[in-house]
Amino acid sequence: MSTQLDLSTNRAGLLPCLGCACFNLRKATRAVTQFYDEMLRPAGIRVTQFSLLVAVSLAGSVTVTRLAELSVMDRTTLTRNLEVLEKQQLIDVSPGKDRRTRMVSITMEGREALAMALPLWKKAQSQVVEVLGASRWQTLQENLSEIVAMKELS
Amino acid sequence: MSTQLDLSTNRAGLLPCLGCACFNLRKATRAVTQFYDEMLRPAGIRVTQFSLLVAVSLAGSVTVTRLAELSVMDRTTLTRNLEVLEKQQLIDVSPGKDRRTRMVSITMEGREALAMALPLWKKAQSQVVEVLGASRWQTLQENLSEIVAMKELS
DNA sequence: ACCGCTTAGGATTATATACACGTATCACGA
DNA sequence: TCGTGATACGTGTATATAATCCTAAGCGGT
Repeated sequence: MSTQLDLSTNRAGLLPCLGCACFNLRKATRAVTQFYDEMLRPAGIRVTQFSLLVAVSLAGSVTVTRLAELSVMDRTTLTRNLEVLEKQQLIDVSPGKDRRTRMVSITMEGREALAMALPLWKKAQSQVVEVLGASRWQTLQENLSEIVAMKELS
Repeated sequence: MSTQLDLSTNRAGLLPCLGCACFNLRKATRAVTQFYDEMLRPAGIRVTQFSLLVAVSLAGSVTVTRLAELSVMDRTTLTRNLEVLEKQQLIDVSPGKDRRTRMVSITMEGREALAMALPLWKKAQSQVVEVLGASRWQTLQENLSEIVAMKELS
């Protein structure tokens, strides 16, 4: 006769866990991140840094909090990631008029790194879209957006 | 007249980067991980630890390298993640017959944590599936699998 | 028994992520 | 002007991720 433990954690009980949305998302993200990082290597930046540089470049001169909102990223995470970019002088961080704030903007070196990375990113991106097919890619993008939007509900 | 830099990194040139597969995957993963972690909090473990416990439980007694293969995770990443579980005595790590290897297995405490986490995970999982709808969920799972499989091609 | 090749795994270093907490500054009303 | 609450941000701590390099152990041929 089975104990309560056996009932919930035996093989049959655990198999559905392999379909964990989070586990599979994380798995896919690891794979894709490694792929993009590898493709971007010649530019000397990683895909997280690339995405941040794009965000900063598009936003112009923004506060840390605003940039975090734009990137849908925790503010303190952003702070650490900005440190890396600042160390490489790809961005500039300086006090704003409101002295509580720090304004972030891209430097000339940052623009150069971005210009070097852009064609590499395009290649990586098109390979991913090609493997999935345009239609499935579109669907995936929509589903990912839906998931991010779900955050508001909780 | 525009320089080459302007041609590639102006606003129009950067807008497509917002559709970056990696950026959007990472964004979704952050959101979903926070959601699952929050739901699992009463069990005292995070979703990464939950997934690892499930993998170890299903695999029985496995080597680190084998477990890394099963989890599609870098071996050195796995080592660090196992340290956390071992510190909490949720798993046991001991030398194998082949003394180069270390065998990983779940402890009784690990089973208890898993039993406590399982219903919480189910709740989180069903909420995600509910928001997306069963059909879109199925599609998402397939697309994520396809992406992970893509890793072999590179 | 010894030597070279292979395999298993850890250590170092760097980045990414986020919660909890503390500090500095601002805006506004008494 | 003088609090007082709200806002912007950093720090400490912990986990997650992975590339690079190193060591220990097994294995096979001589």
